Amino acid sequence: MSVQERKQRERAERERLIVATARELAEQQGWDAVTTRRLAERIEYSQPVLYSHFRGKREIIGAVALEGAADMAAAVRAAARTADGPRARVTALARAYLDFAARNPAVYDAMFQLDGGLAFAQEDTPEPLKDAFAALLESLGEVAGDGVHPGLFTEVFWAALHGLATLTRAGRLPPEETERRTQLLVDRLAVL
Amino acid sequence: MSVQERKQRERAERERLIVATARELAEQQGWDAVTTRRLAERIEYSQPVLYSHFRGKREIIGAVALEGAADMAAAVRAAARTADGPRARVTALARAYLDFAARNPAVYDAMFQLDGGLAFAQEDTPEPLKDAFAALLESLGEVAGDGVHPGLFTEVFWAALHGLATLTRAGRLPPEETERRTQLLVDRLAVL
DNA sequence: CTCGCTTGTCTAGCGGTGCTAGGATCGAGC
DNA sequence: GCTCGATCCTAGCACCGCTAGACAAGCGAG
Repeated sequence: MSVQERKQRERAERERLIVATARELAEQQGWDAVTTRRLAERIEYSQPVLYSHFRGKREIIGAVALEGAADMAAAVRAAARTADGPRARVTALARAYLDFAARNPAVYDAMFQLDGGLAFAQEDTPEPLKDAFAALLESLGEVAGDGVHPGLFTEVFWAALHGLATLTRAGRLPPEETERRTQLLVDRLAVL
Repeated sequence: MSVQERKQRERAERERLIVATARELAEQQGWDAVTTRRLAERIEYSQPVLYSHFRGKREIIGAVALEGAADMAAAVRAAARTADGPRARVTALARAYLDFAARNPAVYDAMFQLDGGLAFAQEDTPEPLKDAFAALLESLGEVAGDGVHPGLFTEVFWAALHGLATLTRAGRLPPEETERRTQLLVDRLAVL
């Protein structure tokens, strides 16, 4: 059995390599540059090898998105942990979210902009996505206000953050004012 | 001169045909289906004709986006006009915005999701885009609240709407609750 | 230790993409 | 009626995602 185990380990290792390389390449040169040929060359295997791990390019994007969701959940929780009180927590969360999107644009695209073939807000939603939402809910739920469903409030707050993140990164909103916009959002939406 | 004028007219007419066909095709089958070959076939010309009007596919997307921006500005203004009082106006505006995004997904993508090579929030931003933002500002500026810059407030409100629109359409948010989310957003963000 | 077979990988290629060079055609102006 | 320039199309380039089929490596059985 040891031989098979080793092979399985190597296979899993190579799969991680593919995802990490795709993420790196996308972050360096944008997702347009992530072609199956270039990706195969970087991992020093031929193209068809990719298809023995993933059904297609879409699934590779999906894998990067899941990895990114886990990272984002961790970043948001870490930020919330360092803050005292609901208001500071929400502010820290918002900053962490926007910061993550700004620093990892390709990963953020994989999560929300591109088609990674992932299901959302459904039963078969992958665990990392549900957990990322849960990370938001933990801090945002406590400022939803009376009579407002915490989940619904989190959705709205999240949507606002998502809008700010994408519009800023697309050059639709000048980035200098990000902090003021964040403050306004927290001041108005959160019930403190 | 009459001959040249006729030719110019026909050329302009054909350009409109290209943009309208691209929009129609995108709305029917998604932007992935809008290839230069299919587009050329639909307008009953050969591919290179497209390139005598536009620098490339990106510019065609940009043209659809500009057309969409004008439509959206009109839709938003029309909705705001029918409502009495600031609060009703803002609610109507929000509904009209989300409705436009839901009813014209391909156009909305051209405006905000895809790369149409358009500049935003800059001097050389095309007029229709500036005007669409102005249409939002007209109704939203009056509920910004004291001491809050109307432009900044509009940016935040717009970002929230954009987030709701994209996340909903991408299946990230269940569409049944759209109205409740809209209400929450208006209640909290607008100062009435 | 050798042989056969499974497993894994690669080469080569398909149909499609955006885009363009260069030749054919057509019609305006003399 | 002829010339010549504007206009358009045919053909093709390099690249894309994806896959069939040839080939080699390494395992287990005899």
